[in-house]
Amino acid sequence: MKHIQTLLLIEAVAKAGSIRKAAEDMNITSSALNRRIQNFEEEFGAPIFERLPRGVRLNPAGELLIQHIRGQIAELDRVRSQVADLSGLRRGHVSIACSQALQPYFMPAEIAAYRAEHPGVSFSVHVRDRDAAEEDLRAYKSDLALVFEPTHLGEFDVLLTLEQPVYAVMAKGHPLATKETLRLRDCLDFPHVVPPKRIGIRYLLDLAVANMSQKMQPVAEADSFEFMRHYVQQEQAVGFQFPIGLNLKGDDRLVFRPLQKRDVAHGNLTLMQMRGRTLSVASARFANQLAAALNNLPGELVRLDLKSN
Amino acid sequence: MKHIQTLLLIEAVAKAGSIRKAAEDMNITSSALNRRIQNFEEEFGAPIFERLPRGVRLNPAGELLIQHIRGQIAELDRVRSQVADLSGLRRGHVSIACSQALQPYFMPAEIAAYRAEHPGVSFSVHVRDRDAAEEDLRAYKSDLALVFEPTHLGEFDVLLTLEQPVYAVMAKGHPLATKETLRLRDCLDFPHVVPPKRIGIRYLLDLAVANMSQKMQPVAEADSFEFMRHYVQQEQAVGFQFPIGLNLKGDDRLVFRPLQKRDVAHGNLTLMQMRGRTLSVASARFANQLAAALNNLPGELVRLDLKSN
DNA sequence: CTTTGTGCTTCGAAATTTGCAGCACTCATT
DNA sequence: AATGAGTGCTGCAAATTTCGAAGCACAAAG
Repeated sequence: MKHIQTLLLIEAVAKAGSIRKAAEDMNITSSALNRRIQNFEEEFGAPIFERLPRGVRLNPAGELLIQHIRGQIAELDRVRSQVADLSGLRRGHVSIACSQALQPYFMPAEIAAYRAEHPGVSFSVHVRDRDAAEEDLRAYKSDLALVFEPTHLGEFDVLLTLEQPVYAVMAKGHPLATKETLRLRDCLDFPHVVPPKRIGIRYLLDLAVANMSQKMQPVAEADSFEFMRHYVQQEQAVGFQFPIGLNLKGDDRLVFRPLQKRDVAHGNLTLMQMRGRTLSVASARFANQLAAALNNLPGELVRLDLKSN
Repeated sequence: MKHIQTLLLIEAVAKAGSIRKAAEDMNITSSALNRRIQNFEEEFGAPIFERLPRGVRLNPAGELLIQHIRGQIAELDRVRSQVADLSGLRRGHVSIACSQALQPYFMPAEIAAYRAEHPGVSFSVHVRDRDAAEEDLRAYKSDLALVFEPTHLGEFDVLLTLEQPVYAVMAKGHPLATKETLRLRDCLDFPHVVPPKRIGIRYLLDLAVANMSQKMQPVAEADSFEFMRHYVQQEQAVGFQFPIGLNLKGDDRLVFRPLQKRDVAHGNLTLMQMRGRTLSVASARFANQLAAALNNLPGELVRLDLKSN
């Protein structure tokens, strides 16, 4: 789009931190870019960047503006999506940020199901921890976010919340595998591997341990659940994961046992969008499908909390 | 603003209904305008106008787009207002649509009070009946609307609602002036003058009369309250108005008596804005001032119903 | 003190936009 | 049927805007 070019350039400069770098990124000369910015500031009525010896940086007015720009670009996409939809094309693109646990089973199945009905719709999936996912929403980089234990709930529109208990993950034949449900202290008696602090499940574990005399002493801290899955088969270790990220019945090497709620609080899986934003047709429908799918998960594992839209 | 010029042109064409007319309005040639539109449709990916033998008209996609355009323009104004505000200038513009009753006393006083503190802020006041006021909000022609008995409440954000009884207006020495409060049937026994159906107060009167054996037989129907004020001094006629549009104590030619609520329902004076829209700094503050002022009107005449933001 | 990197300016060239005139068409009027 | 006024659209040359290459002044780093 032509009439938005200047806005895109401004965003590029803001990201690059320097007019010359941004000019290179956008394949134009620095002089042209420089003047476009100056002209824009003239028309806008106020400077957008503060000039530093080492480059430029957005000033407060610019921060306001860049937020507006991102919103407008996303909004234009939405309008085009609506137009495509009413011309019967059912095209579109959905960008979603989600927790790691959704990656192996849930998201692939949902996306495939959606694309079976709407082959013209494409997807971007970004695995993000809970803070990064919210940042993506704010910057209009993702349309939706589906994460455990979001940190700033109030700043977003919540489409659905769902509780999931924390499960212990261990190799078949592990001594703890004999019990139906486990206490956290039993797990901590064995070598355990946990994710880093920015991950939702670690947050819940930290909260739980804070009230115990026993302390957490992980033998490994890894942000990859794949690592954890394989590590617990090496020594008699215990890992942790939400059931939505596990193949509860079908795994022939691992066993999974829920931790009691009085020990470790359940995780809140939350589907969110930018506050007040109207999503594209494709995104809105996919969000509805996600909500329905989460709502129909096997009963004992989940409990529905809130639903809107 | 340069990067929005094409959008403004599109809006002009939509309003004019013809490219040539719009070109004249915008002081360019029709060929230039024609090609800008064609280029835009090319970039946008779909036609915006349907070509008729007599001109052009927005197609459904265009309707969607024009709504986006108006929103974008209003949004940009808001950002500029915010920027002006944080640079300490306290500039801005407030556009408000309101019922006739607000015109003589309330709005002038409120605007003057606001401008006393913020001389950099200018105002547009549009007197509109309740439907036209809502249309203004939808088309982003007004930031705020303050009207009696809005028709499609659900489509807007309601900032405040206030009840006002209907008053009978008559000349000093009128036979009915002896009573403190009046019944509607007493008024209808005299010649009466009422506003046309699109005005809120007429709507309330029609509702009231529907349940009575007595019928309304206006000697005059006029959309000007000024006319009504003067006419009731000519013969022993009765008019109707809300107290906010009357100088209750200070009028030396007219007297005003409230109608009982069981006869005529109270009018709902409602302050609204476009749903989900973030107003400019000036508009938001003025809205707050209006809400406070309405809240502090003399007690017996009004009753507060709802307040938010 | 040199080097590197920055924003900004100048000026001729390139690209885009504009205006004029005219075409093909439809509709209302004669 | 003829006419005229209205429409959207299109070549083409002129006007306007934008761009790119080079260079300047300045500040921080080496």
